[in-house]
Amino acid sequence: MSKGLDTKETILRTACELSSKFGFEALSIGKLATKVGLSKSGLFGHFNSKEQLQIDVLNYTAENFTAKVLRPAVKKPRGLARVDAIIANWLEWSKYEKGGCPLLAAAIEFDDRPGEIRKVVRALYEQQINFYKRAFQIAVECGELPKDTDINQIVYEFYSLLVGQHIYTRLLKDQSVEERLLLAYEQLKAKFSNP
Amino acid sequence: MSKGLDTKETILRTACELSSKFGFEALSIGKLATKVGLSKSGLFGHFNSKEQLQIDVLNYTAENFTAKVLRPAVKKPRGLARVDAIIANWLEWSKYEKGGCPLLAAAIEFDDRPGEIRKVVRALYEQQINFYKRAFQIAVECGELPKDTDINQIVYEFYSLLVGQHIYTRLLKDQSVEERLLLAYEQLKAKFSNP
DNA sequence: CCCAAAAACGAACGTTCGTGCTAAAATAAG
DNA sequence: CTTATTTTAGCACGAACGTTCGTTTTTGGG
Repeated sequence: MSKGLDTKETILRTACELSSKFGFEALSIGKLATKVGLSKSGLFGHFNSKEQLQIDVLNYTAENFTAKVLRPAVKKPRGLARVDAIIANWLEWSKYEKGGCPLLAAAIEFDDRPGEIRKVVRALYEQQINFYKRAFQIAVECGELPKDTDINQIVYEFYSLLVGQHIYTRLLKDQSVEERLLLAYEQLKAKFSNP
Repeated sequence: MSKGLDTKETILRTACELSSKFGFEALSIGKLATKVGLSKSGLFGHFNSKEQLQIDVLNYTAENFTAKVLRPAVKKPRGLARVDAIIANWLEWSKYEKGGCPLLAAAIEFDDRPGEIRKVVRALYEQQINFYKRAFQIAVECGELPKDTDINQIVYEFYSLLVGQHIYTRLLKDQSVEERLLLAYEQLKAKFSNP
């Protein structure tokens, strides 16, 4: 019973590395099996379908993201300090991740293809956005943001800065955008504090 | 001579539709040939390699984007009016495009894979960013933005808003983000006008 | 230690992939 | 109308794909 879960863990970890590096779509059972050191059929037995493997990889990715970026922020005191922590964790995560974010890749690849995968990606994304919404809502409740703050607006702008930084860094190899994100985030807070 | 270019045009147009809908990676010669009404080898003869087809598709996509979003903006008077036009054209383009942006998909999929495709994607992206930089620079020269405006900063924030809106709309089917983009853009201009 | 259950294997399945040929058809030029 | 040149089709290839199968190895509880 335990051996199976261990190898499944190894498979998913490796799958995340591979799909980070070569894209979510490029993940194939054969390549993955070789990398893990299993036979194709041996690996296949853990999922019984390619789609299930993909879904598991997405959930594993999201769990990893939550554990490294979102959850640690909750340990900070209520208010904007938590959002600050999200930014800091995001930059740390974005830095030491080898490849791009598989969740973002899947989001863009599957955004128009109906199916189970799209539903999973969408749910995970809404979960992430909702986390940001709650974080800003708490800041409002703490009195660090005005009571009439447009949460949807600030979260849209907040998330845009994050994903923008991600693309800039990944594709254009522009490292200075980290400071630009921090500057823009400070000004974002200021803008919503004094509307 | 002319027949060949005509069918090549048809092939590329169809390829853009397909890769918009099913992802840039999912574009295969077989599927494309069936859709166009050619044989695999007949279509293949136009490109002589999959990579060349992909490159041609990317350039065709970028050309289409430039023609619909960027170039029309140049017809507007110099200054922020042009940036306003870019936003308007972007929203129009983003609305009536069936699928997501193949260039963005390719950017995220290939951001860590060396090769010719990555170089093309990167070049096209830098071209796009540079267009935005020039547009804002002109606004500075017109006196509509302060002389010491940090062009890189404003372009980063500007582009982030665009790509954020794209993802919100595509994946979360959140149409209201169009107004959020417009609001954020107005405030972006105000912020950089009165620093 | 034994034995049932779990896990991994190796081989093969039918498809599809990208890529070569050669031959036929369609087109353009003289 | 003929001829030279594109353009397309047909066929085949080796490889990789996801999947199924039956068999073998490994594992963990009694």
